[in-house]
Amino acid sequence: MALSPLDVIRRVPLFESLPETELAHFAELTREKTYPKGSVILFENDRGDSLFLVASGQVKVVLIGEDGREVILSVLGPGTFFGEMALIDDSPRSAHVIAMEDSTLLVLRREDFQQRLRSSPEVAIGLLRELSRRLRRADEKIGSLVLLDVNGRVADLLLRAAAEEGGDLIRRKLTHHTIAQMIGSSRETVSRTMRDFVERGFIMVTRKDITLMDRPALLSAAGRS
Amino acid sequence: MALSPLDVIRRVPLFESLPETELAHFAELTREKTYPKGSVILFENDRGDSLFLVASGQVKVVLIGEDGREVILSVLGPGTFFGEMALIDDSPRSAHVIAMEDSTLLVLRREDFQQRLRSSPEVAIGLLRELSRRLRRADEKIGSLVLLDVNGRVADLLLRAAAEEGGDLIRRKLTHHTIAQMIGSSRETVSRTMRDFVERGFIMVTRKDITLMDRPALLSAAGRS
DNA sequence: CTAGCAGCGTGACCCCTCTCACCCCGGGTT
DNA sequence: AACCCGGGGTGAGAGGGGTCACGCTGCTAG
Repeated sequence: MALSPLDVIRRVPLFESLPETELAHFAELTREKTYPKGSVILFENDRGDSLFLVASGQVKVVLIGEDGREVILSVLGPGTFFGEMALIDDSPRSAHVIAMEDSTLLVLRREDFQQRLRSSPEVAIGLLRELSRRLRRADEKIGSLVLLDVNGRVADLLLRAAAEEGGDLIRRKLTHHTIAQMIGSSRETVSRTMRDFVERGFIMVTRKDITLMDRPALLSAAGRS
Repeated sequence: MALSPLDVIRRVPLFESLPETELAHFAELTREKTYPKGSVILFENDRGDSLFLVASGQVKVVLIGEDGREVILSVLGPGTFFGEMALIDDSPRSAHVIAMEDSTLLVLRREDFQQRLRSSPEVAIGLLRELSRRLRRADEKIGSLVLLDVNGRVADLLLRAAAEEGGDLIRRKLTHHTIAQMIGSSRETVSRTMRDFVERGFIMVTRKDITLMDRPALLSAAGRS
């Protein structure tokens, strides 16, 4: 599993369009860091000046309320990146990032990245594409929080998770607690909802995965019938 | 009030860095359109291929649920733009845009804009900056929806609205109904909350504006004490 | 002037969910 | 074995806030 920095960079869609020599150059500028499960990679309000590429593992981007409750804004796996916003408009970091598993990241310094941004429009456009995608997601999430009840939000989440894996099967480990934090609900309510979905034959749950059995029903629950 | 297209373009922060000749060139490529209050400028799921600049008036970006309920994702005034996402990754439009007042917009065709994007990194970077800002906002909104109760969300909204106008005074017309749609609540609840804020001396409301009287109290209600 | 409409104020009711409190299970650990 | 701990299941109770139903006020338009 131990990929070289260059291999990791090759897998980042953002850099796809760059010639091999550029990639190698990039790999040089990179610093590798590992984070144990549960550790905080960066804090909200920090003045950060690096871009992080996920080489292995998984991290979550979270907001934490006064009372300690957590909202998961997104979960990022290998090949994705974060920390770009603070680079673009150099304001402080807008959320915490926490390792969900032991993870190794590549760290790129602001200047090295910004230079690339200025010199190659491909990278800038790739980044635009990605930010645009993330903004779309965020807007959809706002919509689901306001327009859907917990049932709908769970259905929505399941559909998206399955879509990401390109089928009806979700292998990705999703605990009820995690789901709750992603849709702004509580562990117990998610538990009851999932139970209900199983009873109604919408989904099938085993110890290690979830299978969507009745897409139409889920779609309708998620308000996109 | 009737500005020429060139004047309008000059006021768009996104194009600030461009030389005057470029701006003039841009103005040429632009088509002016007016929309009466309440009219729909673009529909969710449309395949759109234009970028819109707001010359005058005000528009809202909204999501509409199955039952017809509306969520306002953002309100855009003169000098701002929308429709860029569909250009960047050419997926269908992700929300409806509706004129809140009689508005006049400048429409720029995809090709003309994309060309500028590729040729001048300043524009690309400016756009990155703006998308980044919007993403940050969206994330904050998600946080407030999940972590705050209606009281907190109203307080949060008031603080932001005042901040945008750079003081403690909100002149911008904000009906309770509009506020409700912005924070995912109902007209009645917003009404009661505002009443409560007035009684507790947090704000002062007249027919045409709102004044923040007790920032600390509002900040604490909004969970950023 | 009178109608009509957009906004706001308020009470009553009720339901979705959150919270709290336990209990159970399976798989590592010592 | 005896524990511990992460994950999940469930009941009971309470409450925030949505919905319904009116009433009022102040514009803008005939």
